[in-house]
Amino acid sequence: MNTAPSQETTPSAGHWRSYGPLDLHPILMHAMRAFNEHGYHGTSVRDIAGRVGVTVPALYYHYENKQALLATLLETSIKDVLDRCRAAAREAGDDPLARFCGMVESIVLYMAHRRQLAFLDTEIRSLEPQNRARYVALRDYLEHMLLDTVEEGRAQGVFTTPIPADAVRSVLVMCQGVANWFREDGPLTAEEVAERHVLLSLGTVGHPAAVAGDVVLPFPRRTPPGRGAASRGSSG
Amino acid sequence: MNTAPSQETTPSAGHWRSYGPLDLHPILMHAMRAFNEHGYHGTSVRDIAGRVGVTVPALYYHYENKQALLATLLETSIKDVLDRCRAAAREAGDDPLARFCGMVESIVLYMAHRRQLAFLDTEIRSLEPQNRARYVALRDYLEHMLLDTVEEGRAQGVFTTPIPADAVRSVLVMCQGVANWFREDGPLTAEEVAERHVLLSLGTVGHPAAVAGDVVLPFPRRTPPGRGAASRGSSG
DNA sequence: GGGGACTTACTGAGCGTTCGCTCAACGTAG
DNA sequence: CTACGTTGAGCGAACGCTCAGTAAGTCCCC
Repeated sequence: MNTAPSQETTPSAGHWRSYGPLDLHPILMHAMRAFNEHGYHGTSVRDIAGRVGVTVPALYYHYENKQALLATLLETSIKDVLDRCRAAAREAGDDPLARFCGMVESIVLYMAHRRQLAFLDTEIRSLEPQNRARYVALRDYLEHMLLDTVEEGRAQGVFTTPIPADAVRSVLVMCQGVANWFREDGPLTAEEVAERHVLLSLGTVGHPAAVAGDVVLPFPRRTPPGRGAASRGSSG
Repeated sequence: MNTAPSQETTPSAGHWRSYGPLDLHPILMHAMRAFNEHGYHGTSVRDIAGRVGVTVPALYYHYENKQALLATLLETSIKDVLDRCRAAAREAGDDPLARFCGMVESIVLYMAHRRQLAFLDTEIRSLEPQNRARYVALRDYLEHMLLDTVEEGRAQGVFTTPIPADAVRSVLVMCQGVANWFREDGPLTAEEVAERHVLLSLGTVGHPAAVAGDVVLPFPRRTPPGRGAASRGSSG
């Protein structure tokens, strides 16, 4: 019944760091904004239609119902972050430290660059059971990917946390948290936030160099490490 | 118009670790549960009234409107966690490490023991501006308390993180996250979760002993540190 | 290349239901 | 007799969703 929703251009080999403008079907775009402002139940179908500039039935022509809008948005989002995280892990190769850093960086970059999509994570409660199950399965898969990496690093002695599962959950929670407070016009760029969260995450999983204060990120940086906001530009 | 909402028994000197059964006005109790299940906008006044076992006007006799229910719940919650955190900090004295550990422990204990109240934090968006402003101010105050402690610890060389503000935000996010996944009948007690999060938080702020793997918590523990679930009992 | 068949994208009107909230009236305890 | 706590009935508005209908485009057959 529905036309296929326009998909995020999937990041192929090595492009998990690059973000263009968000390309969503106008209906999804405005639904996302409305859900962000008022939540799923706080948003009326009429409101979304009004934002798009069409009538209510036009929405129902493209999407089965209000629930399908949320489900499509959330699934698009989790699949994108999962693809990017997998790409980052692949690029990092076998070294658990590099892989951990790459995965955390990719997740935080997503949370910052796709804040409005990532923020919808708070609306899983409003998903009908089967939609929620599919979403949660994908999120669990991401968690397992990261946990495998941390446990491998622990076996190699590069991470010292005695509670890797708790550490990974905490790391993911604090990455997801970025979507709650990050602002494009804030003092830090997405890339700076990602770099900082790599450092914080390393501390959480117990990587000695992170605590010694002289960690060297084992992957190329986009910008020099100067922590100020001097390098900010509205064009980038 | 309203009767005073029944307040949580405030934890006076040294009792910030003790939690009795949650004592709330029945209307608030059922509103809390409904908001947890369906969110603020997803919950109808009729649903709350039905759970309480009264009619709709009876609700409006006790509380001005639906918004007042949420605002009261959230304010009760943040004030309780703030009181307990302050008590923990006071009890810990001047040592930044002990104070940090106590504050994190108190916050996590709250998130676990008062999960349903703490979970409502996701509903701040549904607060009217002035209610939200009051809530956010209290939350910011908590963050500043923790940040002051971390910065003092940094000055003394006990915490090594170069980004204390980011570290504190991350710590609070991961503490708050406990309310999202903790279950009373899960594998860990609230006390065990708190202990683990103290350890994780120490890593996040860069406390060397936490990463070396031989941290000693500078405050008395309730239970032996055995990490298994052997000591669990459904009675408490 | 003209014309019927079909598809796409959309509209105005309105269905039945539920929403937050209110009012006048009532029993009961002190 | 009064104040408290509650009730049945119901207000106007908004809710998600659906219907029949239509303009415009695409397709293929002859």
